[in-house]
Amino acid sequence: MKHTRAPDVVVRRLALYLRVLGEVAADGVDRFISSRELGDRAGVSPAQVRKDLAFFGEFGKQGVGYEVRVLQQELQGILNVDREIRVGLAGVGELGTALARYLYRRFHHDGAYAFHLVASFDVDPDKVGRPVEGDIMVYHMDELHDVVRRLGLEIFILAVPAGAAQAVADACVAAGVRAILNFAPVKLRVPPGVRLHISDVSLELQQLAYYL
Amino acid sequence: MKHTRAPDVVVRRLALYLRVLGEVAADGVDRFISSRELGDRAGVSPAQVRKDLAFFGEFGKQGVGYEVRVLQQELQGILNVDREIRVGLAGVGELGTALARYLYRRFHHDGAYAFHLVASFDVDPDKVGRPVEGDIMVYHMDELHDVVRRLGLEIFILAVPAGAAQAVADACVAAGVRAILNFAPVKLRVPPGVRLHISDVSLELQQLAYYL
DNA sequence: TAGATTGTTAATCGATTAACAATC
DNA sequence: TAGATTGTTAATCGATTAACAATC
Repeated sequence: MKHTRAPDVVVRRLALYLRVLGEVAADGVDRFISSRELGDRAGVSPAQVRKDLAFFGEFGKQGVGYEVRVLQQELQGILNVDREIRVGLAGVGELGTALARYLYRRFHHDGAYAFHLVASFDVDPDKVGRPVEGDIMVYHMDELHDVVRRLGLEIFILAVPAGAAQAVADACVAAGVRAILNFAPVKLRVPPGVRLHISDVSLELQQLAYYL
Repeated sequence: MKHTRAPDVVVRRLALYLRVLGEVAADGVDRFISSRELGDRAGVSPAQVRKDLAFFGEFGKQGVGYEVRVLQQELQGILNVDREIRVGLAGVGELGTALARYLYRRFHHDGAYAFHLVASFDVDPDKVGRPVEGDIMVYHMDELHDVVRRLGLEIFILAVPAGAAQAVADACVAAGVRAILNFAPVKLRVPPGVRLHISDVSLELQQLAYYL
């Protein structure tokens, strides 16, 4: 399907393009979009758009552009988001709860597609056994391995305290999780083959401070 | 002070180095760290570490490495985080509240240095006028311009609904804010000179899905 | 001194931009 | 057809890695 693995920057922009296409498609009317317009809306050059897409195939018509719906579906296929992806959440603190509610509201009505948060985990006995939101049950962290296997969780979101993050990540990896989004302010180590993204407010603020 | 503006990737890694140095310094004992150890801990090559630092000056001793405390202070100076930086938060929903509490707990006891969340903003009359956490008051969004000026807010965190984000960003920019961290799932437009970072869970999940 | 590690230059690698023939 | 825009190649730009003299 993919010949070579695409560079990370390309994958990031693909997700951006997909968002733009969603906005354009929401305007109604099937229509075409040029690499110029797509680029303008996504904040990249037209050449960059064409180059990125060319990495995966030919999706446009010369002189016309790209059919919005078609390109949308192609990109969804490439990014693997044309199916249900089951997501787990570790850490049902304030941030974890906020994330759970956000994800639930954003994706749960999208039917069989995209991201479904289906389980969350914590060590607090007061939280375990009751739903964090909707039908998203909170399991004890000890059950992580079993639940990952039983429910087929593929991506994990980590919203646990910094001190616990590495242990939880290790447990996820041991259970077969291959992608982790880490909100804890620590550098985690994962084996090759496991994809780790970070979302770290303090790190972002420090970077921003440089430009003041 | 800075000759040329450093590339974004370098700035990102600088923040990473700073975190590592903090961890090492917390171990106690003043000591030296080599580009190899710093690199290992930060997940980059030793050559990269030296190249990044060389961008700003000479901070090491041949045959020995870098004095942890010294390098820490140098990097804090370079990143501008050796002073109080006043942060505003727009949007006191679930995510906003979680972020406010996190920032308050993480930084408020750090005295005069680093990031201080000093004001938050919302349009909900039930939220306006009462603190979101500690002494962080919630102001009405209409007061944003005045409060930014009065309290000297430099960085803004946006945790408002997608539909409101661009208007709030515009208001921040008009008030003189020069750095924004956006949590809303929309592409924002800001004028040159204003630095915009995004933290977007859906976008991250879509990228992660590619690697499944 | 001997060993280690920096700062820096040169070589490599990869990503972005420019340009244009192909073609809808 | 004439105009527009793609897909792709070549040129440019920038970032990473390798290597090593300088030196603590």
